[in-house]
Amino acid sequence: MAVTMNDVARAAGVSLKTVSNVLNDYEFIRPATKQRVQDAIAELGYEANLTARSLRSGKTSMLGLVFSDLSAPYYAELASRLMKAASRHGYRVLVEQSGADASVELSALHGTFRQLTDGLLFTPLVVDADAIAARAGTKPLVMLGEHIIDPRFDLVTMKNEEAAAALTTHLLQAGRRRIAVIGANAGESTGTAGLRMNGYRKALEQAGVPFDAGLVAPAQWRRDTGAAAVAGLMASGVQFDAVFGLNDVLALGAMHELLIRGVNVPGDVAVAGFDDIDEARFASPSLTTISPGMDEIAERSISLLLDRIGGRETSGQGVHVESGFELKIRESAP
Amino acid sequence: MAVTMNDVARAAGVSLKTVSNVLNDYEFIRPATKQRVQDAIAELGYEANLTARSLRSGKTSMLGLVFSDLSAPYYAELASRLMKAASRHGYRVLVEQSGADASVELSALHGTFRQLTDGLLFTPLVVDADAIAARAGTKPLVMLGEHIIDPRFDLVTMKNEEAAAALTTHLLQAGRRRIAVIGANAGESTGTAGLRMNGYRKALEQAGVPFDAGLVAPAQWRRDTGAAAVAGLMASGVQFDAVFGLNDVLALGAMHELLIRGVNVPGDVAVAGFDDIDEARFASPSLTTISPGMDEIAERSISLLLDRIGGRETSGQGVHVESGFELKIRESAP
DNA sequence: CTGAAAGCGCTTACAG
DNA sequence: CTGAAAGCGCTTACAG
Repeated sequence: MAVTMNDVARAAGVSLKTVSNVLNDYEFIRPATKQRVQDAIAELGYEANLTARSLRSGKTSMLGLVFSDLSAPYYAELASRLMKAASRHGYRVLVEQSGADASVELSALHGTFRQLTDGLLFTPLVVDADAIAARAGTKPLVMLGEHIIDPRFDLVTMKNEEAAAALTTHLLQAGRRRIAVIGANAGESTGTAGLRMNGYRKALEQAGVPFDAGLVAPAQWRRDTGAAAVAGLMASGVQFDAVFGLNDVLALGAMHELLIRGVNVPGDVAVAGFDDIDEARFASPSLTTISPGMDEIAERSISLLLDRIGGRETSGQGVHVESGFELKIRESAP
Repeated sequence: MAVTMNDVARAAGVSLKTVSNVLNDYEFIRPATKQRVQDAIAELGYEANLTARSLRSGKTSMLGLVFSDLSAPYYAELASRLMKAASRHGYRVLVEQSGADASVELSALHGTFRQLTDGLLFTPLVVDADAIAARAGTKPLVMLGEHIIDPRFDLVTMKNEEAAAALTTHLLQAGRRRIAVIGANAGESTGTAGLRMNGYRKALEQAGVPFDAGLVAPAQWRRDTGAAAVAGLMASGVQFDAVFGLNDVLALGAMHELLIRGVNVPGDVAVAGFDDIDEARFASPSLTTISPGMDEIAERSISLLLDRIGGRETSGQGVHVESGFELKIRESAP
C-alpha cells in the first residue's frame, strides 16, 4: 500500500489533523511541528491521495472541457493552451469529445464527467440553451464560443461579426467583388457561422456590393468538406474572385481544391480563413485569416471558471468576456 | 446533495449490497429484485459516485496519456483516436503535456496523475529507461513511440526504419540523389529520429548512394523549425534535390520555405514527410508521406493497456506491438 | 440470493 | 495551536 497520512502522523508523532493542517497550509502551526511533519512527509515519500480528498471535500482539482473533436486544429491548439493555463493554477483538464452529438453534449452536463470536475468549459454545437439550463446543475459552467449566447450563462467568445466584417472589407478593398463563403449553415444568424455570416453581409452592404445567396456554400468545418464545397461551386458554374472559409481548415481545403484545378491563388481567387491556426502561417500560399487571440481566450476562460469555482465571481447574471482579434494579411489574400 | 446508493436502497426496500450487486452486474440476483432496484435508480435519477467507487476499489476508469504537446497535429490526432477507443471500453483519457521536460515526464509516473489513472500511455522524449523503471510503480505502463525500446516495458510502435527506408527508396527511384534530411538529432541512432535516419541510410546504401552528413539538418519537430532548417541549408550553399522531413510538420515547414524562395516542388526539389496527418493530404502540393496506421496504433495501445489492467496479459517481459505502415505517394514527391 | 459491517484516505466541525 | 471522532459514498469479504 501507499503511504498514508496516518503513517506520516505516526512518524511525526502528531495527530492526523496536524498533518492535514500542514498539507493545507493552515496558518497557525508551530514551526517546529510543521518541520517535523514535513520531514516525515519527505522521508516517507508521502503523496496525498486525491481521490480521498475529493470524496471528502467535494473538490477534484479537475476542469472539464467539452467540444466536438480534438483532432480539429483549432480545438487542439486551444485545449493545449487551456491545459497550460489550468496547470498554472493547480488544475488539470479532462477532455470530452462530443462529436457534435446531442446526447453526448447533454450527458457531459451531469453524471460521471461532471462529478469528476469542479467546473466545465463547454462548447456545445447542437443542444440549445434551455436544454442546458435544465441540466446544468449547480457546478460552474462557462460557455466557450458562440453557439449559445444567453444571459443565464457565463461566456467567453470573440468579436466574430466585427472580425468577419474586417476580413471581408479587406477582400473588398483589394478589389474582390464576388466573395464565396464556405461553411455557412443555411438560414442561421446565430452561432459561430451565423455571426461570421452577419459580418460578411454587413461589410458587403457597407461597400454597396449586393449579397448573392448563390455564393454561399454550406459545409461542415473540415478540410475535405471545404474542398468539396469549392468543387461544388465550380461545378455549378458560379463565378467568384475570392473565397472566405468560415474557419481555417475550410479555407485550406478550399485552397487545395482551387490549386489542384489550376486556379491561381491569389491571382484569380483570393482565399481567407478564420482562426489563425499554426498551419495558416505555413500553408502555401500562406493564409490570410483572423487571429482570435487564443492565448487571451484560454487565459480568460480559465480565470473566469476558477473565479466561479472559488466564489470570487458572484454575478447572478452570466459574465460575458470578449477577446480581441487581429487581421493577419498573408499571401493568399494580400 | 446528490442521490446516493443509500437512497436507492431505501426506495427499493433492499440493502446497500443489493444495489451494489445490480450496479455491478452481479449474476445471481432475483429478477424481481433487480427490477425494483432499477426502477428506483431510474425514478431517483441516481448516478454512481465515481470518486467513492475509486477510493474503495482502487480503480478510476481513467487512463493517463503523456506526450510533449497536444497542439502538435500528430499527437492531437492520436489523442482523439485513443480517447474514442478508450471510450468504447468505458474508460476516459486524462492528458498530460510534458513539454519535453524531464521533470514533468518523471512526475507523470507517480503522484496525483498516476493515482488518478489505472494505467499509463507514455511517450517520453527525454528521460531514459532506467529512470522510468525506477519510478514506474506497479500500475500498468505502455510506451508509445520509440524513444525507449526496452524489454522491461510494453511498447506500441511502428516500423520506423523500414518505413523511412521505403520512403527514401521511393525518392531514389524517382531519380533524387541528394536527399536532405530535416529533424535529426546529432549522432542518435535510437529514438524515433534515429530509427528513421537508419532507414534513410540503409536505403542510400542499398542504392549505392553515398551518405553525406552535410545534408542532415537537426531541428525540433515543428513547422517553423522545419522552415528554418531548409533556410539554413540553402544559406550554406548545400545542393539538394529532395527533402525528407522526419515528420510531416517539418516537411510542411520546409516546403513552405522552398516555395517562398521560388523553388519548384517537386520540379526542383521533392518533399516528403512522415505521419500522414490530415493536413498532408490537403497541402499544396499534397505531401508524400508515410501513414503509420494511427487507427491501428490507437486500438492496439488501448487493448494492450486494458489487458494489463485486467490481468489478461500476463507476460513478464514487455510485449512489443508493431503496427503496419503505408507509403502515400502524393504531388510533393511523385 | 441478500444483509450488516468494516474500511478506502482524507477533511472538517467540535473540543480543549 | 492540536487531538479524537465522524463521515464523504462506495465495495467487499463474511455470514446466513
